Amino acid sequence: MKRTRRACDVPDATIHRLPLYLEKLKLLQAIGVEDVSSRQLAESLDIKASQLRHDFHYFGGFSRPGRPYQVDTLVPALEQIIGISEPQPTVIVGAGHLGQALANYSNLEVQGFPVAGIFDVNPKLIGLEIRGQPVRDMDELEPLIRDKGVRIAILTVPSANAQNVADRLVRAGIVGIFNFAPMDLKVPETVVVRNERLAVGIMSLSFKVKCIVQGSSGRTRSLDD
Amino acid sequence: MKRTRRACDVPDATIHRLPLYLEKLKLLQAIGVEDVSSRQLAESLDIKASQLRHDFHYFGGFSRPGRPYQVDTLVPALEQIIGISEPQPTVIVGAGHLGQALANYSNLEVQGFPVAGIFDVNPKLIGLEIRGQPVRDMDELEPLIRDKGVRIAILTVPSANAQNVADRLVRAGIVGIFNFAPMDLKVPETVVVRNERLAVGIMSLSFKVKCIVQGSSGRTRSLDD
DNA sequence: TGGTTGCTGTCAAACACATAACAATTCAGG
DNA sequence: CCTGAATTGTTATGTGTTTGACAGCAACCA
Repeated sequence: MKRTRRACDVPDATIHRLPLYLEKLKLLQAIGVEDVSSRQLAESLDIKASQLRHDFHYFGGFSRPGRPYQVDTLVPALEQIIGISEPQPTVIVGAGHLGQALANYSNLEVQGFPVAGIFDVNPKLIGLEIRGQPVRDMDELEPLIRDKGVRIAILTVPSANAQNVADRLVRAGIVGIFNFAPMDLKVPETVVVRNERLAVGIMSLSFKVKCIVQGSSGRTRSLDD
Repeated sequence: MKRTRRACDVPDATIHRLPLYLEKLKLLQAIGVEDVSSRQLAESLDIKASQLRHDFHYFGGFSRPGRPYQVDTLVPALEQIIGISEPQPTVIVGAGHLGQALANYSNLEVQGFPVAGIFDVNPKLIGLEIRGQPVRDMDELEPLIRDKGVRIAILTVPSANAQNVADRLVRAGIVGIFNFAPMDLKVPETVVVRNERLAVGIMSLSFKVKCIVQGSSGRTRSLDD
């Protein structure tokens, strides 16, 4: 009698590792590895084996005690947990450089997120074909989302328009927004936003670079240049 | 007598917030706001004021007790902490779709990371101008890094080449690598890598979307479709 | 069969981080 | 000059995550 799995009450930190597990496991699967121990898998990801087992423990029962994990069991299990057992059609709103780059990023489809539509307001972009998909007018946004049951949207529009577009997406039924605009979106509780800020990434890198460069004093030659 | 600031012994979580603080403060600066309390700033970022003060406390003395923060003091202080008092010239290696998108991302320069060079192996791309910069042959990589004292590199090459390029970057003196290839780079301890994995982002989003959709059962109509 | 090894699931301790609490400080106004 | 309100710097508390430890199971081998 399986009790309802609390499969959603999981720490963020664990959630962020699931894709890494899946990626590595798919790699193992591709080269024909059949089973893998928590130690092997953890070492290849540079984390502790206990952490990996602890992560898996949230979902329970990937292996029988005493036996290593079966790659062919784990891959579909993780896909199911992440929610990509079935491909998740995804729309990209904003066909500027970044939007185009993402639309061209073939891995998206491989990972389970086929691009169902690309949208922009710019008439010059509308009709442009990207990997077989035309850039569409924003008028088609809501119908396409509804018709194809799209739940995830990638937002690559300028900050000034981001909230406006986000509102439209939410009304059309989008549940998850992958937001590349450097701007906090206000959305209902029933919608998830993940902000991807390049500025945060490169600045935290810069912080650490500064620390390294200053730390290894004596080689700060290029600093005084 | 200022003791040597332990300015580098700071939690990652705090480091990641520094760019957000800076961003918001620059915005305030732009509209002429002169001072701001920890509460105001924190609320606009949807965090607790105590956390903000705690973060600032690592670096000490941004304000006198009893007085709110001065925007014009805080902005340069944060810039100095993050390491962008002086612009940090940055190279982009890999002029594919993503590399081009980043090269076109004008914010990079505004944020303090002017693009010093764009590189690719593909002869068809070499010479292509992006925002006034030609895509350069990889032969020019090391000389340019050395000549301009570049310390930060953005890596947007295919996974298969990523380690190879990373090795070259490290030998040429790069200290921080912003890695967009879905691959773990091996680098010396004196080099920082920040991995930006789109797959992780969209998959953790998908996880939460699945939780929301399943949670609000009764509306799972589109699931059984 | 019995012992040994390697493995997972699970719990407990250690650690890191976020939040709350509060003393100390500044300024405004009577 | 004194009081009160607003603010920060700093310490204490609480929460969440990581790490370590170990019992129990499965396979292998003598």
